[in-house]
Amino acid sequence: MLIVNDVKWTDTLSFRLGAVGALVADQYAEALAVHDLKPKHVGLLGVLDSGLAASQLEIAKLMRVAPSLVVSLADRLESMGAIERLRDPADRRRQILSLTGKGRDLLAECTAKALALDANLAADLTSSQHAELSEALGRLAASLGLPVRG
Amino acid sequence: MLIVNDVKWTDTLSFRLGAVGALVADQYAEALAVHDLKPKHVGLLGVLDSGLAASQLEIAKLMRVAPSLVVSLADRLESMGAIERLRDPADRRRQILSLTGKGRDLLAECTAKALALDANLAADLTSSQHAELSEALGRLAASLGLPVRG
DNA sequence: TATTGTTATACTCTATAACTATA
DNA sequence: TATAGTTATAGAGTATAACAATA
Repeated sequence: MLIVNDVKWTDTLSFRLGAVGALVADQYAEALAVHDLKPKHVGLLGVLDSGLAASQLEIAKLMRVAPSLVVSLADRLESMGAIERLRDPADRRRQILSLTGKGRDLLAECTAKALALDANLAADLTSSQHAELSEALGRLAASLGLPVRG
Repeated sequence: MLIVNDVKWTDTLSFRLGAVGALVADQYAEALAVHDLKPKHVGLLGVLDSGLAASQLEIAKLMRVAPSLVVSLADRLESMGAIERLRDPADRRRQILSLTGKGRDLLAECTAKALALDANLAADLTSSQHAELSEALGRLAASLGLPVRG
């Protein structure tokens, strides 16, 4: 067994975060399939809910995706009635996106699905471990520039 | 601010694991670019090092990827001299893969790169938080069927 | 001329399906 | 006939580049 500084490849945080993150993302994508949505659609709903960005370009920067991807994500959500596009009267180039009531409901359902997945994951952890994990991930997320609540 | 059961979308473990995992995976992929390798190449080296699988089909199952992907990963690693393919004398359909000395060195370097990334991440955590995070992720990884030590 | 959004195109990753060799 | 590996093909997801409208 190869060991570097007494640490195996699978013992690194990097491997575990990457691998566990990918599996959880897959499971979440599967849970969203019933709504015919991808995790990034939920991400966009979340951004609008947070109020951190409203124009498509701002959203693209916050989500770290190409502006063209925001177009297709928003197209889908708009066709579902989850969001509305409004031309900014002060600058008619900008599309201001906002959640509709239906969009808020949808985000609530998608959050509930995430919480259900969380519960499955938490089954393998003590409640204090769960709390520590959430706290540590929150710090990492914040330091990586992801939007997280205080 | 929309809150479900007093929890926001970005507060879920699912979101944080998925998002942080993706960012860490991207950073790791970038760190590997100097070797012209992808994280899955390192995964294959790790599988061989672990001894949990040797034939390509066994490796594909353990890594949860298509057998055809193992072919291309192994082609690359073989061309670099990191692994060797040996026909199983008992069943000449099977290719038994094994790490070469160069492959072991490469895995060591890739593990060192992961540890360097870990150190960056750990800068945002107390050492006990780091340990708790690693422990919790290890449990989740094990319960998701990923190979982890201890 | 610079910027926002959109459309058209291309690229990366990976899976599925067809095929070869061996059992 | 069934299985291990390989090759060929196709699809999903996303970025880049070209374009249109507005500033």
